[in-house]
Amino acid sequence: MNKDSKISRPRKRGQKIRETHRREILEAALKVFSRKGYHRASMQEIAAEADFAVGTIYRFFPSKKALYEALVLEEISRFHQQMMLVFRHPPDDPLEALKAVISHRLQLVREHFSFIRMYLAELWEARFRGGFVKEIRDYYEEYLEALAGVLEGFGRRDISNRKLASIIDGILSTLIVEAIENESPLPQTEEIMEILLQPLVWEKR
Amino acid sequence: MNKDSKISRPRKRGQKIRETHRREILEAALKVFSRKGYHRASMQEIAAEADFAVGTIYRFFPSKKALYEALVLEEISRFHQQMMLVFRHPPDDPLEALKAVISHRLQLVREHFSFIRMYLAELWEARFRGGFVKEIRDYYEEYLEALAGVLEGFGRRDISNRKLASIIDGILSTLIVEAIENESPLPQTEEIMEILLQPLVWEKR
Amino acid sequence: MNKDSKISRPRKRGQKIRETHRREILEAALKVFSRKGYHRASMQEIAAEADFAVGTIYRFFPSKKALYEALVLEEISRFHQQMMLVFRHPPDDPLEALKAVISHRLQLVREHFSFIRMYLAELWEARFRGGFVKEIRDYYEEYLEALAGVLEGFGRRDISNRKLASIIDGILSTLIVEAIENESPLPQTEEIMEILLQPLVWEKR
Amino acid sequence: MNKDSKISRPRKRGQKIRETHRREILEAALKVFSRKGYHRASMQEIAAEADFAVGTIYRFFPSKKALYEALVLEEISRFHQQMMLVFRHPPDDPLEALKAVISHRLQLVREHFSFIRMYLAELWEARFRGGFVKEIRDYYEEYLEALAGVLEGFGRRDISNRKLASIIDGILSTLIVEAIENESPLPQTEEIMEILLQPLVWEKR
DNA sequence: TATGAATGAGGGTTCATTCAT
DNA sequence: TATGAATGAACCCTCATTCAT
Repeated sequence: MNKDSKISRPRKRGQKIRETHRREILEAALKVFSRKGYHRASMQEIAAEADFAVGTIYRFFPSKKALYEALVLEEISRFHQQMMLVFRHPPDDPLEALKAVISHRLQLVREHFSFIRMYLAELWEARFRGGFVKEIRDYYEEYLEALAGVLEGFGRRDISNRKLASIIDGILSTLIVEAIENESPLPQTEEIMEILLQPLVWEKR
Repeated sequence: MNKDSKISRPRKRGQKIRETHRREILEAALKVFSRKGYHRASMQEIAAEADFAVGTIYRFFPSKKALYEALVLEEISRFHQQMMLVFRHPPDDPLEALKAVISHRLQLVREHFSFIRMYLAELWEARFRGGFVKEIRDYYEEYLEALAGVLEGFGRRDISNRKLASIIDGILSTLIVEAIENESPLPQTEEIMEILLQPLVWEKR
Repeated sequence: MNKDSKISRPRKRGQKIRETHRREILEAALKVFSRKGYHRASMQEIAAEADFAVGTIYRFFPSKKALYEALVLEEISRFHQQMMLVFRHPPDDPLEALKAVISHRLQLVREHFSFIRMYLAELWEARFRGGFVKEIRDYYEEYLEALAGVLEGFGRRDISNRKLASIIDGILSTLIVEAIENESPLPQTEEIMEILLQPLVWEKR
Repeated sequence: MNKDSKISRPRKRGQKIRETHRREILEAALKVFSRKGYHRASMQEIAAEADFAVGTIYRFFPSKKALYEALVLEEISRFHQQMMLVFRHPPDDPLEALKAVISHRLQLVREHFSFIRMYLAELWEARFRGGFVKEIRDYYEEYLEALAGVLEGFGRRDISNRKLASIIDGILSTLIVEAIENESPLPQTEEIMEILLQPLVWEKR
C-alpha cells in the first residue's frame, strides 16, 4: 500500500546497488554462456559464478531465456554504440574513412571477443528461428546505413551504396569468422583494403 | 550380380525397406530439427513426425546426437558431391567457369533449402563445441581448392588463388545468408559477377 | 481348422525337434545369465547366443522370467537327481557313507560350476523375496532327509539327525562359497571330514 | 565448541536438517530396496516413500547406485562397529568369550533385521559383479581376525585359528540364514555352543 | 513354425523455477 | 531483499514383448 512512501531516499541507493548486482550477474552469465553454450549452461553455475543464490538471479531476470536475451541485447547494444562512434567525425577522404571503419570494427571485435564467440555459437539459432532479433537487425541496419554514407564518397552509381555496404561488411565478417574458427589472428586493415581496392576477377584480354 | 540370387532376394528386400525407413526418419528429423533446433527437438517428436515409435529410431541410430550427425553429414556429403560436378568440365574461359560455379551453387542452395536453413542455425554451436566437423571442413576445403583451380585462369599473382577463392565464396555466402534471413529471393548470378568484376572501392582521383 | 489332422506322425518328430530347440535355448540362457546376471541379460542376447530369433524363444517360454525359472528349476532338478544317486547304495560304515556324500557333492559342484555361480548371484533375491522357491526347497529338504538317514548311523541322540544334516551341509556350503568367492580351489573331502570329526572348541580343563 | 559460534549456528542448523533428510531418504531406500530388490526399485518409488521429490534425492546421492552403496556401506559399517565392541573386554575363559561373541552377533542380527534381509537378497550379485565390496570384506576380515584371537584361547594347533573362525562363523551364518528364510526365530546361543562343543560325527567304535 | 522389426511403457537423471525462511 | 533446498516435468534411452510376414 504505502510501501513506497518511506523509502524514497534509500530507493536511490537501492537502485544503485541493484544496478551493480545486475551487472555482476550479466558478467557471470557471459562467462558461463561463453564457456558452455546456452543449453549446457545452468542457472546454478551462473549463480555460483556471480556469487549469488539462484533465487537472487530470478529477482533480476524472470527466466533463463530472459537473462540470455538481456545479455545479448546489452552486449550488442554496447558494441553498437561503440561502433557508431567511428561515424561521428569521418575523414574527408572516403578511402581513409572506410579504413577507419574497418580498423575500428576489428578493434571492437578484439575487445568483445568472448561475447562474439558466444554470439556466433548460439545466436544463429535465434537468427533463423526468429527470436529477439528485431533490435539486433535494427542496429545492424543502422550500421550499414552509416557505412553506406561513407561509401557515398566514392560516387559509385551502378550499385546502391547500401548493397555495397552489405557486401563489404560481408567480406569483413567472412574474414573475421574464418580467423576465429581457425584460431588464427584477425586480419589486418591493410590486407582487407587491398582486397577491396581491385576487382577480384576480370575478363581476360 | 545374381551371384547368390536365391538367398539374397529376401535380404535385399529387407535392406530396401530398412533404407526407406531410415530415410523417413532422417526426413522427419530434418523437419523437427529445423522447427525446434537440436536441443529443443525431442526424440518423441521426431518419432511422431516419422510415424514410428521412439524405440524404432534407436534401431537405426544409436543416439540423438548420432541421428543429428548422420543427418547433417549425409546431407552435406550429397550437397558436396553435387557441387563438385561443376568442376568436371569447366569452360575454358575462366570467367565463364566462375559463372558456372556460382550459378551451380545457387541452384544447389535452392534445392537443399530446408536443410541449409537448419544447418546454418546450428552450425556455430557445432563448430565451437567440436564434433563431426572435420569431414565438413574437408569437403569445404576440397571445394575451395577446386574453386582456386578455376581462379588460376585469371593468373593473378598478388594474392593466392586459395585466399581469393575463400573471399569470393565468402561474398557468395554472405549474400545467400542475407537472403535466407530476410526471406528474400536468392541473388542472381549476374548480379554477383558484376560485383566481382570491379573494385568495390577506389582511390579518388 | 483341420490343421492337426495330417501331421499326426510328423508331430512326434516335431516333438523331438522341439525338445532339442528347447534345450538349445536353455543352454544359451544359462551362458548369458551367468555372464550378465538376470537383469543385465537381454532376450536379444540370449536369442543370438541360441541362434534363434527372439520371437522363437517366446514360442517356448512365455516370458523372460519364465525362461529364467525354467532354467533354474531344470538345472537344480538335474543337480538334485544326480545328487540323490549317492544315497542309492550307501556304504555300511556311516563315516564312509558321509565321505561319499561330501565327495559326490563337491564333484557335482565342479560339474555344474557355471550354473552355481549364476545361482548364487541371482537366486538369493528370489529366495528372500519369495519366488519359485518351493520346488527348490522341496529338493533341498529331500536331500537333507537323505543325509539325515546317513547320519543315523552314528546313533547320536542329543540332536536330531535332520538338524545335524543341516549343520553339516551348512559347513560344506560355507566352504564352497568361500572358495568360489576367493576363486580358490574347492576344498578336499578329507579336509572337511577332519573338521567334522572333532569338536570345534572345548572346555578348558 | 563455540569457536565460530556466530556464523556456525545457522550453518549447523542447515547441516542438521540435511542430515535428517539424508537419513529419511536412506530409510525409505531401505524399505523399497527390501520390498523390491535393487533393480525393481525405482527412484520414483523411493522418493514417494521418503515423501520427497525425485530431484531431492539427487541432491543427496548422485545416482541410484550411489544411494544403494551408501545405504549398504553405512549400515554395514554401523553393524561392524557395534560388533567389534564385544572384543573390547573379552572374558578370560575362551568358552565364555566365544559365547559372548555369538550372543552379541545374534543380538545385532536381531537389531538390524530388515537391513540384513535386504542385504542377503542382493549380496551375491554385488559380490560377483564387483563394486563396493572391498570395504565390506575388510570389515569381515577384521571381525574374523578378532574371532580368531578369541579362539586362540583354546590352543588348538592342527588348524589355523583363522580357518576355525571362518568355519564357526559359517555355521552361525548358516543357522541365521536358515532362520530368516524359514521365518522361524533365530537360534539360541546355547544351542549353537552345544553344536560346537562336540564332534559332529565320529568313527564308530 | 520361425522370424525380427516395431513397439512404447518405464527407467534414471537433469535443471529451470518456486517459495518458506 | 536474499537465500538455496525442494520440486517435478521432461528428457534420452532400453528392452521385454508382440505380430505381420
